Amino acid sequence: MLDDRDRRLLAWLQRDADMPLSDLAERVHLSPSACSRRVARLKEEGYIRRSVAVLDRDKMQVPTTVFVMIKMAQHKADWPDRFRESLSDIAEIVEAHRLAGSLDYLLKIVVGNMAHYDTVYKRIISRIELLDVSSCISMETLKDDPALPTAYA
Amino acid sequence: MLDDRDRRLLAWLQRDADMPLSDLAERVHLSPSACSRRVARLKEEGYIRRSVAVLDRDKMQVPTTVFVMIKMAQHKADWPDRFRESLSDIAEIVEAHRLAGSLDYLLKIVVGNMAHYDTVYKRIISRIELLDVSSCISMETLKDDPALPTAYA
DNA sequence: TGTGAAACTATTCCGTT
DNA sequence: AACGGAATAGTTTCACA
Repeated sequence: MLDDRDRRLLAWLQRDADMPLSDLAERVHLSPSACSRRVARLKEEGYIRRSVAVLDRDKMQVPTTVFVMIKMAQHKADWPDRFRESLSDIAEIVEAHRLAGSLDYLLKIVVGNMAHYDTVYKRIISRIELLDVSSCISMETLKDDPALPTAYA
Repeated sequence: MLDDRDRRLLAWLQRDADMPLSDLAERVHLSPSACSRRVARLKEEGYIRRSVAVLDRDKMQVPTTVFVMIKMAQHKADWPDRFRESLSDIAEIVEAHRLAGSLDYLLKIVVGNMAHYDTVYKRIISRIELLDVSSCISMETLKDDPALPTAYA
């Protein structure tokens, strides 16, 4: 399905999607026209979903990451829906995962400071009955690269 | 520093950085040239760091997310360096955070399946002495949007 | 800032391997 | 089936109002 060139293209595009096609072509030893066709095909076939701008966390004044682990109190049957709703309403929640094992959720939240986090926290707990919430504050981000492994990076 | 238009521009570019400037300009009620100048300024001033292609996790055959919580056994003084080294060596580790409180780390790992995860796990523990490692497998990703809150989305 | 022209970049076509 | 080169189409940037 994907050959070496495709993988190398994808690896580059994950690092820099703004690169001129001529540069990209050079890096994979292809002509610009052939390169254009391949990228179009990778989009068409769904390997490339979209391109997004990566903003600076400090500049945007949301330098702080908090991970929240949640245990649900499943009293009412409608909580999964209300939970999903909260996720889309609250912009500070950038990731939400349902974990294996017990009915646990892990959220990744992006905020400006702890006061900001507190407002988000209150918004979450006001909407759903939670059994247990523990917050883990990130003191230092050692790595944060959205690039997926391509095996030919 | 940032006005409403800048924020709206950034919100759009976080969703779709491929959009032609003419479209982007329309959405914020600006001419293409003025829009071009603003985007250039936002890059220059460091608000926009780069643009990246977002790939499909299933198509790329890395559908599984695992979170790993680590407690260090700090016997040797060089472990922080070796730990950092491992992070850059192992492409499957997409995020690594040092958490507040005890000396704990949280990793986000992206793999094809559990056998793949096991190889990554072994690579990590072979390099550094860890006191405790607990893995949380994501069963379902409810939300995963790299967009930061801009307050004017 | 907006308009329009110029420069640049990307895509499509076509002949070739 | 996929490539490279040339022609075309589209996008961005610049000069100027």
